[in-house]
Amino acid sequence: MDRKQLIMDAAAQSFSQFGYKATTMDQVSKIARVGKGTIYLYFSNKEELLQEIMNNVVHEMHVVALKTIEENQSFIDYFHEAVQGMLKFREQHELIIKLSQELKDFGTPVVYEVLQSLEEAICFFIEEKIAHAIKKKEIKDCDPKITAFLMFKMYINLVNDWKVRHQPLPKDQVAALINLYFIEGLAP
Amino acid sequence: MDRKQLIMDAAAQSFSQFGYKATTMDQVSKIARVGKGTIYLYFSNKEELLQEIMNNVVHEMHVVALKTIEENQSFIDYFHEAVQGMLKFREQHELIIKLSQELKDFGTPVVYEVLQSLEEAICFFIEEKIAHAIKKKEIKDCDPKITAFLMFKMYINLVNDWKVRHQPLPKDQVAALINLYFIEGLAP
DNA sequence: CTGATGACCAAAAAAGTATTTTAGTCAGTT
DNA sequence: AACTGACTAAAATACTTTTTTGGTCATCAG
Repeated sequence: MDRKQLIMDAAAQSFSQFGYKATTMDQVSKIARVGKGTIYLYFSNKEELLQEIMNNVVHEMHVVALKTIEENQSFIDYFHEAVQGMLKFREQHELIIKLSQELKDFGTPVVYEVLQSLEEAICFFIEEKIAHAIKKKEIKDCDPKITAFLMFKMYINLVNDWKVRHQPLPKDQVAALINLYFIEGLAP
Repeated sequence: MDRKQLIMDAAAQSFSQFGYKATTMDQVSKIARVGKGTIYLYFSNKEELLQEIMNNVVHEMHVVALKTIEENQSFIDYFHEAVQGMLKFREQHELIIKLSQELKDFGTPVVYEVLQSLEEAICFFIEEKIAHAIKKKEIKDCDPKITAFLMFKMYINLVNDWKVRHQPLPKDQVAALINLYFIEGLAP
């Protein structure tokens, strides 16, 4: 049995349920049925434990996104599907929801860093796809980094920020809106 | 001398310099050279004092934006100029910067409410202009409320959020980007 | 009489202190 | 050699005391 993975699973479960700062190393060791010292054989500290879990999350997202690519030739179709996939993934991942909540409530610096680098990883992935789409002339020439950043942010705006003051938007409408504003543009 | 305005000016100065919660009513009365009780002849409490100041801010923004409209016929030109104006205005207004900082640092509920309603006021104004542009067929048919919301958010994303991890974007580039993504679209 | 005031007060915030919890270590066990 | 959990310093939390502050109102100046 891979003890490192065992510990990561236990920690991920506790982080998801209670958040980062409310999870103690004792609790993780209890859940993993492992001595507390054992954790420190694989992770140098609590922060690194969370970071490695998040690396896994990024990796899984990458896999989901890549699978979507294979099924769609054009960038626009792909983009549509990929973000739907990411939204679904995000919903499933209680961990990310919990961490976002904790960042808002307590501003835990470690959580800030970790979510920031998740965002960066997602943006970087989108960036590559955009650069590719530009080369293939599927979309206009534009700065891939800024474009990726704005696409990501627009999703967050529609999915998270809009519902602060309005009815949440259904997923397919979100995708339709992104397409309208980003791809087609408002020029008549 | 208008005592109400005197108090509002004093309060605005202190809020800008120290933020909402670090400003005491004693301090406001000192700056306004007025007895503390006098403040309560015009404002029922500290929160209302801030709210009325913010109402002024919204009103001034409105004036700036309306002046821009007169000078530009088409929505697209207008939009360009109007947001440039708003960015400039926002920069000048130390108050808004300070309040945003305070919201991030302490999450003061009053400040949250006040900034939220500033955002709403701006969005509502943009919404009217968009509805008008749609009627005139200057832009495609779209939901004016969502469109206004996204335009506003995109500006915030470009001006505030981008610089968290990258070089700040110059104002004219921000305007050019909004135009590229929002009006023209990425479709080739 | 009226608009203005600042001493006053309850309530909240801050500072200070005691107590508990916890991240990380390491001597000892298996 | 891999693992453990009692141990500790440091941090978080709970509790107490002190200070500050939003808001009131009896009094005052004009």
